[in-house]
Amino acid sequence: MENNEIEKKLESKNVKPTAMRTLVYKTLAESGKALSLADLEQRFEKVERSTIFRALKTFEENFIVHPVVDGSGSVKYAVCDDDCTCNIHDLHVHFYCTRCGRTRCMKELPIPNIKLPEGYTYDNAQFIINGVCPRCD
Amino acid sequence: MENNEIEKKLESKNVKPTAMRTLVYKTLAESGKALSLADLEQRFEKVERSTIFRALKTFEENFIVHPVVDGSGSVKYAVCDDDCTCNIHDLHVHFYCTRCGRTRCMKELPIPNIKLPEGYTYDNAQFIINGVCPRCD
DNA sequence: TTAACTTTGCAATAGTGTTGCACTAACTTA
DNA sequence: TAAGTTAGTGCAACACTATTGCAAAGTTAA
Ligand SMILES: [Mn+2]
Ligand SMILES: [Mn+2]
Ligand SMILES: [Zn+2]
Ligand SMILES: [Zn+2]
Repeated sequence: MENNEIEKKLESKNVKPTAMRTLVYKTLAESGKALSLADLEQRFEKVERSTIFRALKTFEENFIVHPVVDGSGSVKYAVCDDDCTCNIHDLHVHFYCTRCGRTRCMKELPIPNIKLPEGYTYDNAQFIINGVCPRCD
Repeated sequence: MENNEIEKKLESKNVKPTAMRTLVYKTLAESGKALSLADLEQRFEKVERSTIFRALKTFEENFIVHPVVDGSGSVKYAVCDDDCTCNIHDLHVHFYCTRCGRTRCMKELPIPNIKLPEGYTYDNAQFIINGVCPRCD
């Protein structure tokens, strides 16, 4: 993914595309999976953890990435689709491979509709499937 | 729940019912919701964190409790049904209230069946719904 | 060029989860 | 029962994740 493409993308979400942010976004997008703060940190030794952390938070607030809580012990982040607003209709299943630890967006699998008991309302959900991915099989 | 009931229960799962374990189990069962290590720790000042931790691990290994990763930052634990073996058929949805932080088993809502793409196999899942509970509404 | 604002780096801190080790309680068996 | 063995507990230390205050550096606008 081209840098100026990324810059346009970030700007379209009202986030100023600094060098660090562009780098973080690019890494996430190209990895094709969800990455944790630690994952990102070790992909570029140079950059400060807190800088990456704040980039991720900014992205999250602006629907540029979404967090995935896969039970691995650290929250991971994956890039959102262009039109995502991280509401209940944009949510999808995530797959966590217990062998390799990779976490993947299953965008083809939207989170099924759930009818909750009276009195409950919801606006978000996480559906994580744990198993073995084709790579590790 | 009576202590000797709990003791029988633990024994039936091949766990020796020590005083600490009985206390931890009782607390979980009576709370009616999922509790974290920290939650338990503060309910009885006296008992060591590591003791509770190890009780929970023992319970988990023996299908006495199941972990719930609700995104709150700490793993919570809830008591299993008698016949639970924590396999895919015993799994159910959990509800996390973003107001009060309570996490509840929705045993009436089994995790829906998901058809994964070719090559993926799974044996576990977590389905967490985030919203507002009747109490907080 | 100065002033105002934003981003980054660094260091410190809180919180969760986990383990080694020594002590004690419980159980086993001669 | 007494000695030997195993299991459980408490304490302290530690690893790792997440988060923040603050000062330095960079950016923008007047
Ligand atoms: Mn995703
Ligand atoms: Mn449950
Ligand atoms: Zn894998
Ligand atoms: Zn609530």
